[in-house]
Amino acid sequence: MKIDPTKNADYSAQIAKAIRDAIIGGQLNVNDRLPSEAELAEQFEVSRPTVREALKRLAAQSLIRTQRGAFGGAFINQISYEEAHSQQITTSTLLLSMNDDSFDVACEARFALERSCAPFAAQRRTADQLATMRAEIHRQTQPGLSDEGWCASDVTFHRALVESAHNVILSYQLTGAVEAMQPLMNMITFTARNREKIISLHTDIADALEQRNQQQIEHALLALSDYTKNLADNVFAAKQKNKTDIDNQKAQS
Amino acid sequence: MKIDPTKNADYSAQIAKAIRDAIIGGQLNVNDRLPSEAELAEQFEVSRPTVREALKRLAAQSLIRTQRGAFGGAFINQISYEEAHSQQITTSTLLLSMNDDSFDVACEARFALERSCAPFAAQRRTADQLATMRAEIHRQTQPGLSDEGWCASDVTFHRALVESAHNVILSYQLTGAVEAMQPLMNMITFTARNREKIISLHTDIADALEQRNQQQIEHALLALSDYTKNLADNVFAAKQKNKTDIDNQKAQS
DNA sequence: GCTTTTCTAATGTCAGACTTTTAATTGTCT
DNA sequence: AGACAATTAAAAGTCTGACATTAGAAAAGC
Repeated sequence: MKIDPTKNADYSAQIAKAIRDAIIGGQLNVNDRLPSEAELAEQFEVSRPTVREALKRLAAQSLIRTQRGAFGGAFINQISYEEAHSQQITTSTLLLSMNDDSFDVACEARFALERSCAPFAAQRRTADQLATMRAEIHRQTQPGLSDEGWCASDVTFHRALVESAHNVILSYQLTGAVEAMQPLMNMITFTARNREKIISLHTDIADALEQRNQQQIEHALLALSDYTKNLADNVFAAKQKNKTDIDNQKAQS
Repeated sequence: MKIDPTKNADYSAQIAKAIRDAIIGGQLNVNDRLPSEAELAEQFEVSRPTVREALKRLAAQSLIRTQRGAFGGAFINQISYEEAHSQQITTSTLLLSMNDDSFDVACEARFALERSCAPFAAQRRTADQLATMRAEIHRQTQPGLSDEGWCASDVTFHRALVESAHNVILSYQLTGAVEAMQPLMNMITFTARNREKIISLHTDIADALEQRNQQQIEHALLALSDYTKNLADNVFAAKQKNKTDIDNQKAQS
């Protein structure tokens, strides 16, 4: 590492890449200390601000952490699931809000991913997780519950289902789906949805989980997926009609 | 936005967070131009290098892109699936290599996720994707194929399976699983694996896909998962035995 | 032996200058 | 008038050198 062929562009990006590759490639290990900024500047033959920009890039990806003071410096960070989660949620949220994929695609993906938890959830769910889900269902029956409260409860419910698979990697991968897509879906469908219908579907899921019946869980998730898709179709159709009406009015005037 | 309560630490991180929140919150939209570095420095009452560090953090997450020259500046970037993919692969790879989760957990998650593609792959796979998978199976039968070549072929095979679900969001979510976990698994199991056995399991998957039989796809994936887990168990057992032998030798001398 | 002080190496921040890039504008020629 | 060339200005990219702040280590004091 350390060599930096003087390409055309952006030293700080090149330096960041060189260090990133060294981390991924295993030349640098967790908790290793990088040379000080001054030393790096000398090695790469650039100024300290340039090195600092490179280090900030790496810090933004949680690849390094920095510590001030004597014997401080930049250290290779052990990425925790928590950090990875929050990064994934950010990326997923932006990806969904910036790319206008059809709602159907997102919905389909979201429930397909959740379905992948079913076999393990059926085997391993604890009484605690089931209780969480029942509690959230109960909260959802409260008439005074705000839309925000409903959405939060919905997320908690699905999170409990995912967690009941007891597989940290699966939980990590599903975080994007549950925490990013679920609020988006709620935002789109909240005008049209029927809380009772959803509560009944949630109850089906909880019942199936209680009986440790994998197929029934998958079936209930599919039903929830279909209902959500349907809901969205209606919302979009209504929007379309509204738009057409306005266009017609304009044409008349 | 723009207000930055003079907390204790790290202006550049605070500024990056403020801008990031504004993007996620929708105050800033795709292709909007941020004020110039000098203006931002004035607004936040910090120096330009500090602003630059903040912007580099955002650039590292692909939230902004910068352009030099007159009428250049920093623009809100539309995150593409490609960028999101590569970020996810980096994070997943590091997460797996730094956190010593049991192989079983990773393996289970990886195949569970792939299984979630099965229903859509069965419905929507194209002749092209099937042909890709057959071609990779054929490549895998070549006796001269190196371990790296095998691994690459393996990834291509599974990628084709995922793509055949024709759901971009699912593809994105699965990228981490296939591109990060698969090589890791190959690295661990390559000493013990039996290529013929895996080829036969790959053939089962391709056959099931050809017949558009969802259950058979899921069944074949499960078999592959079980075989891989078994393989890993043997490798770890052998390692353990080896270690014990060495310890015994040491004890004798 | 324990606490307190001092030292020091590192990051964090700043100011100001210079270089390079790039698009818009202006000017000139046909 | 239109096409091409020169000029200009705005902005990022980079550098130098300085000062502020922090926190661990070593030394001093009890």
